Amino acid sequence: MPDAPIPTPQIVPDKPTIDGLERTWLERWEEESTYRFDRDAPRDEVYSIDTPPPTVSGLLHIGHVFSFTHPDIIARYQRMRGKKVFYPMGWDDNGLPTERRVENYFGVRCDPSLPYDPGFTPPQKPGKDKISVSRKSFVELCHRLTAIDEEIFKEIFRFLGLSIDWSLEYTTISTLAQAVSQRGFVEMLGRGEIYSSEAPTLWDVDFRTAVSQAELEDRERPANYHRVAFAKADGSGTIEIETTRPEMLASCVALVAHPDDQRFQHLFGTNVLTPLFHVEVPVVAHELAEPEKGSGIAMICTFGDVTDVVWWRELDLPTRALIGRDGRFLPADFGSEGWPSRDARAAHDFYANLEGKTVNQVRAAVVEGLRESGSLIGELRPITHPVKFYEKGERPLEIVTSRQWFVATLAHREELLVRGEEMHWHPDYMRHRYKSWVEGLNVDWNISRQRFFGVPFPVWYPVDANGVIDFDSPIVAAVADLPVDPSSDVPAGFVEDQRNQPSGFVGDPDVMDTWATSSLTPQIAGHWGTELFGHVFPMDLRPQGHDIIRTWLFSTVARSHLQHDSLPFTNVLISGWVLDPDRKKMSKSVGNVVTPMPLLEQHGADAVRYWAASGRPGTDTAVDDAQMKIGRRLAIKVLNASKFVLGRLEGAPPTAPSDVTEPIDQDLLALLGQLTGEATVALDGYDYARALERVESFFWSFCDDYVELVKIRAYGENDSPATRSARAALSLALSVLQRLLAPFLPFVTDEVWHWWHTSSVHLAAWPSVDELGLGSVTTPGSIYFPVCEVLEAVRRAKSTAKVSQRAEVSRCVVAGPPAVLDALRRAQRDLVAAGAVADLQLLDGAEVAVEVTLSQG
RNA sequence: GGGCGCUUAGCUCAGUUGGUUAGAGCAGCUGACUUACACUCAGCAGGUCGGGGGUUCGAGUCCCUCAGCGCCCA
Repeated sequence: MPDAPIPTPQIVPDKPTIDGLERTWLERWEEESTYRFDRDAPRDEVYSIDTPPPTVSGLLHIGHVFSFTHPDIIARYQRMRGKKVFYPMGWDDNGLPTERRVENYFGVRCDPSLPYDPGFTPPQKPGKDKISVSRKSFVELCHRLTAIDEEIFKEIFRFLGLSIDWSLEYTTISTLAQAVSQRGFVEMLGRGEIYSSEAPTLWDVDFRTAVSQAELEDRERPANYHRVAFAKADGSGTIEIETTRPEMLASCVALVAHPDDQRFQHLFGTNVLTPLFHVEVPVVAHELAEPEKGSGIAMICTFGDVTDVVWWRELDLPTRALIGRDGRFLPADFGSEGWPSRDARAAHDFYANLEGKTVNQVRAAVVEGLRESGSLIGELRPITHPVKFYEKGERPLEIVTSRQWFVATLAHREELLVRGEEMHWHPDYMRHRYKSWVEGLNVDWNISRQRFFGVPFPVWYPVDANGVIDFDSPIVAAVADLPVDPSSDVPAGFVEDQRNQPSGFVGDPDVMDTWATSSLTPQIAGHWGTELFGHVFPMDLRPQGHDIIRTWLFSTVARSHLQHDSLPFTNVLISGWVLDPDRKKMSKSVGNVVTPMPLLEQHGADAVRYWAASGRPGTDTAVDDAQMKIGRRLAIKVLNASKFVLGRLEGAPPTAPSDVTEPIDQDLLALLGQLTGEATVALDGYDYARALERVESFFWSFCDDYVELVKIRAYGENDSPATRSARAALSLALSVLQRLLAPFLPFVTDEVWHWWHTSSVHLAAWPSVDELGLGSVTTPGSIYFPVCEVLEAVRRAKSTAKVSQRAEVSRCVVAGPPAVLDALRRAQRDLVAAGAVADLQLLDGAEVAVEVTLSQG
């Protein structure tokens, strides 16, 4: 066991303060490259983190500070354990949120049909009407704004003290990210894991883009049941159905009821006529029809909702889709091929009023028409029902048929469930979220977005001599050429003049879903294709919120499974939500979003980190000023206790672990060894909150009890063995406690650490039991706890008598079993000194009892 | 409809495989200028562990059931 000299203090300031520590240490860490990753380290010495790239939206909220603190604690811990920590930062700048922000910020709208104007500058202030700009100008504005936002975000994350290696910064729209995303696409396409298809797709008419299953959310919305009579085709009467979407009537292709529903048995296989349009449609049976819903029989339209799509596919029904990409009704020619009608003229005349109108306008017109024709039965019946929305959208989704790229996730569902089982989840129960999501997948992952600021598909399509695009024979870019932009780059074997020409080519106009890019963060951050990748992949840790388990986590697991036949990371650390101080969910629209900078400035970064660290993995946590104040108090205590312990040691002879000879000093160190073990186990299990709680509680006892007990012995003028023992124990204990607290309070701990060390506490070794020089220590606490118990009794007596804690105790009689008395005897000198006890008497007794007599006057 | 989590002091939360009298912090109250710290220190008070039932020598902890809150999936 090493008995190296314990470092002695260099300079301990007279009046230390925690204010302003952030600036000092951020600069030092930057200068000294404290958190620089060692690229030469072999994989087993590396701890790698797949940091969530925040969506850059101009507004960083307290939730970011909260959830980013958690992996930082782990990163700092692992670094002290000797790991080379790969801790990058990325910015998710591509995608819809950025586009929307750019539209509002500059008052522009992208119109890809416009030519590029190199001289375009946006107005100082956004005008009332949005200015249409070319795709290239729009993308330039996106880059311009995200660059600004990224600096703001970076400033806050740095101030928070995240131990990120900023030289590893990346963005999801960078050339590298585009090359990686496109390579992933090309290779998946080559393996048949990606396909394109013309299919009914959930569509947001405001954003003019397709959205995927992962981006859906159900919202309860009021609606009305309209009871509509369909005439039987044989003229034998009518059938009444109920629908909430009468505007879809022209797209009706069948009526449907449950196969077991006795009310409709006789109708299955017969035909009916749609009102107003006089289209003959069959009555069919399907399990998904709900007998209790409405009248029990519904109309199937192409496409009113996702169930319509299932019916249409499974029952092989015709397509009469009428809603366009802008949400308005498309032209339809009743009487022509695919648009049969028994009275084409009437249908045509009625539909002429609907063409080009919005859903709501059409609904009103159809209802009016139904009422006039007598097909609307009774009054409207108001209901509330769940409607599918794009999570960022404001209008219900429509279903539009269009060509999209899909990742074949459904075919790999079982393997992906196994991957979920292989991962270590913190907390463990969060694995259910992933499992139920994967089990509930019902469509493949649509990765096409009809947007602009994203990674383009590295694909062109040939155009035949008649000008028809051949989508089934895509021309795929070579991996060596990536990244490419098919809207400006030309495929091999063609020239630019052939773009959009017969016998030429067209570029794929779409961009990838933002998750199609960010599902590759391990590959982007780890520079897939270079040597670095082998040193960091698969990552050790993925920290993230539970809200994006079905998106980011799922898609990353899927990509890694398909591309590398591997998990992308071994541990998942899930952060909870941050709630507002009233424990309500924060949202922009409610206006209760808390911004972090004022809190960081008011309480200090360590204090805010303390609050974040007290939120256990997966647990929702309210913004809590009080908790931050406690953190601030703790940081100040670290400063003051360090000043006290170290300040008096300036100039004193150095000590070593072997100097700790007094039993109570040895016992304190034994307890500290136990604490170190607990903190280590907790942090290995990602339970940072537990580690903090234990260390904090021990630290306060150290200050209030141990330091009080030994201060007279430690700071006496002599250099006796007892004094040396106390000094050595105080130093060792302080050293261990500073390091145990370092991952949580990086600023104050590095400040106090430098009072007696030359390099950063964050590069110091995590404490170990070995360094404490414990010989054959008995049961930890066997001396310390009884001594504290008697000291507490003495304090209680003084407090009850309302006298100063310095007041003298003339006599203190302790009864107790021999082991306790022996423990007290071995620490008698400290106990008597700390309690100002004139006469301590120890008597045999079955139970511990303390009797305190205070001196008079 | 299926699943997950939560319910412990006025408030925020610990409580590890069942094991003395259920803990902490904050707030409250009573005190102490105690030469590291008043952003301090000492002490006090405060709980039928959501309700009911069961297993056990023993249940905050395990099982069943009910209720409320939050979330996920359909």
